[in-house]
Amino acid sequence: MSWRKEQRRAERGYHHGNLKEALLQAALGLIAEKGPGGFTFADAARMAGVSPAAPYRHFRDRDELLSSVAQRGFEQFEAQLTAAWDDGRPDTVTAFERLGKAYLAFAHNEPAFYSAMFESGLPVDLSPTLQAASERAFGVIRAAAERLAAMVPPGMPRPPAMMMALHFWSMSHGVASLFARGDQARRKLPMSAEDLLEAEVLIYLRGLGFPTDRRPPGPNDPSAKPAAPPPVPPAGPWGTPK
Amino acid sequence: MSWRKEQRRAERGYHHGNLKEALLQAALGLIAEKGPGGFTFADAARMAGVSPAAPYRHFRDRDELLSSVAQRGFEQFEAQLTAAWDDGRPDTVTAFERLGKAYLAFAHNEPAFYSAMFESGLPVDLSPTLQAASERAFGVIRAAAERLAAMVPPGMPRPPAMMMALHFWSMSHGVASLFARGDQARRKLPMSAEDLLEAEVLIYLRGLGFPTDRRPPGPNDPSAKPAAPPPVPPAGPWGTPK
DNA sequence: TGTACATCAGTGAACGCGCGTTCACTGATGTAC
DNA sequence: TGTACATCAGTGAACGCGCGTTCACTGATGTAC
Repeated sequence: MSWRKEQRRAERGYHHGNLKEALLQAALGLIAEKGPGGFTFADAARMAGVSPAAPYRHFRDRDELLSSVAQRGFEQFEAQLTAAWDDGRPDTVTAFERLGKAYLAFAHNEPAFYSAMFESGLPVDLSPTLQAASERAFGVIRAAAERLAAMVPPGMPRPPAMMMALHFWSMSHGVASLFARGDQARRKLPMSAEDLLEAEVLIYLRGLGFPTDRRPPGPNDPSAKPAAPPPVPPAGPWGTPK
Repeated sequence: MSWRKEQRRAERGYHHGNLKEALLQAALGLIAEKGPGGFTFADAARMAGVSPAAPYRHFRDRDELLSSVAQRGFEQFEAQLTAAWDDGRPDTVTAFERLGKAYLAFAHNEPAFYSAMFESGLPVDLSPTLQAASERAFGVIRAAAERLAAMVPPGMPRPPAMMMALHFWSMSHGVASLFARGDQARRKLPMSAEDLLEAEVLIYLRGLGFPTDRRPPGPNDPSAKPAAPPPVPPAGPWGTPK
């Protein structure tokens, strides 16, 4: 018991050097094990090989640690969404689909981050930096929707990009939370979560007038002449476009 | 302090009479206050005005109580969805929209149930009765999708009803979890969650070939001749219909 | 280059607390005859 | 209708435990001169 601690101490010296980081990692591991409600400050300290009083040098309390985990989660989430979006290459719809897959992949590969971010009960506006991180992640989706909105075939009603972004977010979030999460609470599905979401998004896009039986052609969206004529008159359920 | 307990005891006698029920209610209240991770067995006993050992007569442990709450949640959820669906009256699309609103209303009005059901980390297949309750609730959505699938305009690809049900579920769940929940974790929105979901569902339905600029006419779906011709060729992203 | 000192980051012992769980118990209720 | 008894549902005291938090402390590091 104690010799183990002594040894660890001997290895690293009196000062840990990187305790804040180590505590974040420890918390992440504990959340993965027991859920966001089930990890304790003391536990995190123990996992980092440090006395129970040490964390107080870096975090006011358990909540601040939890919210730091969530914040880092949003940062990584944003990075992965940005990479997946890849500025809309090779074409907007393809990149959009990739964005959805990235959402699911995050929920699957990082269940601890995911639950800290979305299911820990933390109010998003707890801290301004947390909120900002969350908004930057959403910003990636928002920007993608912006591009997509600009491509809505002429003659079709053009819903606000913000609304399209929210629609996409809720679809991805719904599928991820119910069927793609990387923990016990995942529900069984007669198909892959990726396929489910892809079909959902494609039907939705078709509802906006995009031809989606196959992807729009070649590189970078030649402002896509739609293959089929607009199916419905231009007054959408969201009211008249401004 | 103690006189209070004495008094309560005097009122109800030695036997509580309805302790199991009282504990469920207490747990529900505590979950609403502190989240599913934050309620304790002892706390529930205290709120029910009973000694800390009493709950063991009715629940093996904390988890069994939590899962009972979730189960009851699914039962009430099912009842409310069933009522909202109202067997597809006055027409399928209208009833479908009402179903979505009921989903959001439940998340908003019953945040404690909602988080016990979806965010407590309980595996759905923890107990067979829990799983069955969850499946009965989903069954309402499934049946509605079944009806909707039968109405897909001729000439349009007909996705499996199961998939449509899952799509609807994930949309509703996404919007509910992010924007309609009745607790602190709800995100702010530039519009109502109801409107957001309604628009989302309508665009989706249009993607399936439904005319949705206004509702299909008349009582009980006269097998709706669509106003507009099928917008896209009949091969959906879900493969060929069987 | 050396020294004194301030600051930083961690220690470890201690505390009060509430939790989950157990135990022998007891009051109330139901039932057989 | 009364009585004896079994069963049920709750008591309350006790336990060991781990948590969050505090405190005076100390070893390591950085810096002014």
